[in-house]
Amino acid sequence: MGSTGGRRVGRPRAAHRAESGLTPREELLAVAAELFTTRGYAATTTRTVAERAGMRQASMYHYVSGKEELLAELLESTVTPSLAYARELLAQDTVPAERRLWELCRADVELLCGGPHNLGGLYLLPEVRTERFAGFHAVRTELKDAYRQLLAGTAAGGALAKSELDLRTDLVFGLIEGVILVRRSDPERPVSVFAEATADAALRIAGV
Amino acid sequence: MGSTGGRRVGRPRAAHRAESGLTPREELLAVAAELFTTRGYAATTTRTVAERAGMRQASMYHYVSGKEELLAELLESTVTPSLAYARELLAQDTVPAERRLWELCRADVELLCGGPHNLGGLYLLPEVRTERFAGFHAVRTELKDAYRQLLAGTAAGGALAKSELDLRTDLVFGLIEGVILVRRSDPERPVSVFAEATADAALRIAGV
DNA sequence: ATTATCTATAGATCTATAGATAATGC
DNA sequence: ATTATCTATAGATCTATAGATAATGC
Repeated sequence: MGSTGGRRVGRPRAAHRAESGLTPREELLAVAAELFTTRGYAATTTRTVAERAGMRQASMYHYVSGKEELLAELLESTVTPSLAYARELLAQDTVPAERRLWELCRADVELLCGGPHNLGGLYLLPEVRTERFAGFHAVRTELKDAYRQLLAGTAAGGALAKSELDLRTDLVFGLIEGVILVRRSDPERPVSVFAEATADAALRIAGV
Repeated sequence: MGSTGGRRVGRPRAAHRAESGLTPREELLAVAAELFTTRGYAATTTRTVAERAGMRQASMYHYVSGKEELLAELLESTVTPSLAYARELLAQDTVPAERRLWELCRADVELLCGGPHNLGGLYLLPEVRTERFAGFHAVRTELKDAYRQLLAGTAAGGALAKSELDLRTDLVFGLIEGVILVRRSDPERPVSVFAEATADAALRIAGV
């Protein structure tokens, strides 16, 4: 309550600007999302993040333990909703697998490209391969597995040998993640159009 | 001549190791390629690059002006051969466009994934979007244009409106560049198999 | 008293330059 | 004399902590 207007506890900020409606932590995350995707993780300093969120560098540490925590949280937020949806789709065994795979692809692209910043682009940062982000990797692996299962459930997919199935899964999953790159090249295109076109493309790759 | 065995001019290196057969500059480039793709550009220090190439940090400046020059040179080396090949293909007007597009995709993946390090992954670094690398971007744009022209030349592509053609081009090009991501996930798979599968997938996306 | 900030700064980098040094070449 | 290297270091960061300060809450 009283996020707007009410006077705030604590020493006032040095430079105050328009209220965004977000909590300071959320604001830090939003700023970090933009800077990490735009300039890269290593190239982004705690100072820039904090300052853009309207506070001094040191004040950031009141909300997060450091840059790493910001990245870890952002990564997981990108992939967790997709996984939840994938699980729902896996359970819907009355719907044909082809259709569910299409829908997963569409929704995934929508989520990756939907946010205000190109959040999905975080996948691509080299730093992400570090041990530190094992939590994210676990979720991502599960998501990929859902793709594989749906693919295996299609008429075309059912006929494939294991190595073939893996290859197809990688290609489909790669297309979806790579979509971020594509989106970069033309951010004007409506996300929905783009998401459907990508889902169509994914099914064609799948061989359906 | 005499790159092996012959005594070298100049003060000897502090730590000498096995001759690689590469010139010091080439060695710096090779090391940079690996580190940039693995850890990211910003996270890689001049010290690490130099030391892995067998020299002290400061000695690196005898061969290159700094990190930026290394990245710029690596980027261009990735995309220039593809463009040369694309131009050849564009000129071969007796061969059907479908076939030439397939071949361009295949060759491109082969080049991107073929090197000792995952050089193609450099595309993905956020820093690359900087002004500094305008040269690379120009070449890349030309390459993408070659893809568009070949796509437009196919039976399926010829029927598309401009915005549709652009979307398809972006998807195909995105698949090829995104391939790097896929490759990361299973580096064991033979490149040739992988390149052909990707080219097949690209044609399916193209709608051929 | 509690809280959210601030300012100041220690310690750890990292880049790029200056100047010394140890080879070969002539 | 020329060259390729080295060591040393100035100057510019950047992160994370310590301690002060200016609000509200009771």
